[in-house]
Amino acid sequence: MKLREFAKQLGLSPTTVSRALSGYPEVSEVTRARVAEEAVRLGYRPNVNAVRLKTGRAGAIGVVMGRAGEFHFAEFMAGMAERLVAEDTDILVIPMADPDHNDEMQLYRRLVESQRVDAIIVHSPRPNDERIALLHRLGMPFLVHGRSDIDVPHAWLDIDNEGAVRRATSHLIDLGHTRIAMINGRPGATYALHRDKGYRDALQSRGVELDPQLIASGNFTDELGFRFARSLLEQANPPTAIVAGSMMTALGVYRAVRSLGLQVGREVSVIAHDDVFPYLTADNMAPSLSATRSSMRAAGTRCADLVLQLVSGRSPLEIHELWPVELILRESTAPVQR
Amino acid sequence: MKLREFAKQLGLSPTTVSRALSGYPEVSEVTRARVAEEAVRLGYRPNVNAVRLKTGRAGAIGVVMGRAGEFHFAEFMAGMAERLVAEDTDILVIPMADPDHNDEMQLYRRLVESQRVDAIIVHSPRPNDERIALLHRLGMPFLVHGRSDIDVPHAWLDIDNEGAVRRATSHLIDLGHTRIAMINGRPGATYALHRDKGYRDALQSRGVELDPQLIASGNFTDELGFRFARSLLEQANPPTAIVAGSMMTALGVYRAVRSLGLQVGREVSVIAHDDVFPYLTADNMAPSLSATRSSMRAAGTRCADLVLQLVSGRSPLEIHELWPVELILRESTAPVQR
DNA sequence: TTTTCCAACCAAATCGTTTTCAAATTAGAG
DNA sequence: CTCTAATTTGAAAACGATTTGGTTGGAAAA
Repeated sequence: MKLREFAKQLGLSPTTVSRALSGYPEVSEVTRARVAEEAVRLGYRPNVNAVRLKTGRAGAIGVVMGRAGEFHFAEFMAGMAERLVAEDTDILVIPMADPDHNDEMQLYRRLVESQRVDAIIVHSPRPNDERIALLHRLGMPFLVHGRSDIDVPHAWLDIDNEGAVRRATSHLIDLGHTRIAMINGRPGATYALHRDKGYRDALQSRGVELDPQLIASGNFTDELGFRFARSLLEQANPPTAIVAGSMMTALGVYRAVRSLGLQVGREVSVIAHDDVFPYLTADNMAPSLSATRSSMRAAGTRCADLVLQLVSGRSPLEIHELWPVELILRESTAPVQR
Repeated sequence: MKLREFAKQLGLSPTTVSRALSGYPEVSEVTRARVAEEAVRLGYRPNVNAVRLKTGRAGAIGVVMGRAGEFHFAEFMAGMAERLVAEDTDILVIPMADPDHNDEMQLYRRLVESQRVDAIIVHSPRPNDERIALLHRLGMPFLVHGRSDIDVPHAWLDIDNEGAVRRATSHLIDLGHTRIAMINGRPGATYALHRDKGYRDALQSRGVELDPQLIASGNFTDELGFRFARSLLEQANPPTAIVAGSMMTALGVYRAVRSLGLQVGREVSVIAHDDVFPYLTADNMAPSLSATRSSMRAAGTRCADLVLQLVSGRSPLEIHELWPVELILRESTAPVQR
């Protein structure tokens, strides 16, 4: 059913019908009600592509998906979807064609040129992130999930990684730990730097000496959790506590601890960061895992919200959200044994 | 840069330029080459929305995302993306607004009407799946990831769940196990039925008696793995082997076994299904997990491929792929102890 | 009564392509 | 050299909406 026919059925002009449906003021309330009602009854829905062509809006938000197939991703998207389903806005998933760096810039450039999205969400930014500079230069609205120091105005939403790790580390120090290891995410991303800072600050402010040997970083996989934890624990002067970057890392850490005949929550305390997954919860690990927690899904929902505001004209400069992270203590943390 | 300007710059008509770029035959090779080259140089790219309006093609494949935020999802999508990035085809993620059933039909109906996608991928079908009937009725091309018995022609790609579980179960019987438990996925989906059938067939053909008490089903979460395994193992006559539905379930099972002071690969053998995740591998579990394996990512890539064929006119009747599943034996399976 | 204003509606132009149909050019045949 | 056929090219009409710049009729103001 096209606008033309539909309008004819109602004995109105396309103009009026269009206006009635898009909520313009110059149409009487009684007509508007009739149009709305009949639209449902006769099943008229404007053709998306025509609307998009005419208005220049793409009706979609772009999300670039890294090659690694991060498990956070589905949760974040589910959150976004929750919000966007109400608007008539789609989520466009753009795969990173190649890990090659130059190629990534190319990808963003083409995405912008193709006019398939109204805005883009940038994940895991670096302190000086070219993508941000590029998108700003190209005039494409975008929201950064994470933070960047780059000298370009941009909207962002981030969780307080620094504070989270500082609290986690401090708490371990409170429990008497002084040999505290830290398994961080891929170096380069801002969040990894923030976590590192939180860790170092906590140690320093409490007068605990930093041992660079106790710091490791890499992908958030169970394998790396295992490898790092194991090699750390096999050192001459092993850590008595470990701060881990993710749930998967924590799984690996647990395994490493057990494999050495030790127990989590006794010889080794563990705190990890929990993005809140429906299929793997900190509470259910054995022993239950103390964690810094922040819902990835909620972040997705809020990002969607903010990006919509951005699209409808709100200034990026006004959009900065730093979410606090809660620290939830469970069985995996205990006073240091002597 | 619009087609109009671009054509003018070249001293050609829009018609010719359009034809040159879309590979129509009625344009000389020399002009085509020139057009292609200049398009790159001057940075001309056809406006997607105009193309879509005119051609009626949406240039996107729809994927409906369940509420549960399944962790398979990201891998499947990553696989799809890998293939789709080459075509100019997008992935549209449509969230399930409500778990309400009637609502799901409505969602598909609206998606079709909105003409935002050229095809849809349907996940986890049931034996008699209304969605399939609906999409067929509406004339929307679609590919089923999984299988359905419904009496409507449809394209599908599935893995051999039945065979996988049969082999897993048979192997456990070979090892002398007779009390073999089975943790299945959500009841209702065809794959769950197939797995159930594989399980029963294996038992029956080897003359092992079936104990309904040893069968459980539910979501693929670590929590359910734990609960089920724990309650099974606490029974009077506990199983000596467990077939688990997913990696997350397996994690829960491992935990349950340990929590009872038993060992996986000794008192209890475990086989699970592994969709191959970059962040959690069967090989790295402790003890390493014997698994039936099939790459979710590869399935995504192939589904994208097939759906493209579907869109370009290939008959759904020709598109049926059943992927074999490999059984990989590791430390979690061992001869029964007596 | 005449004028002004406003609310409610409409005709037609427009968005940027693709594609139909027709025209122009070139090549080949006689 | 002409005539026909084959090859290239173009002009203009879609695609289905939005939106600009009206028109209309009636109420309020003069």
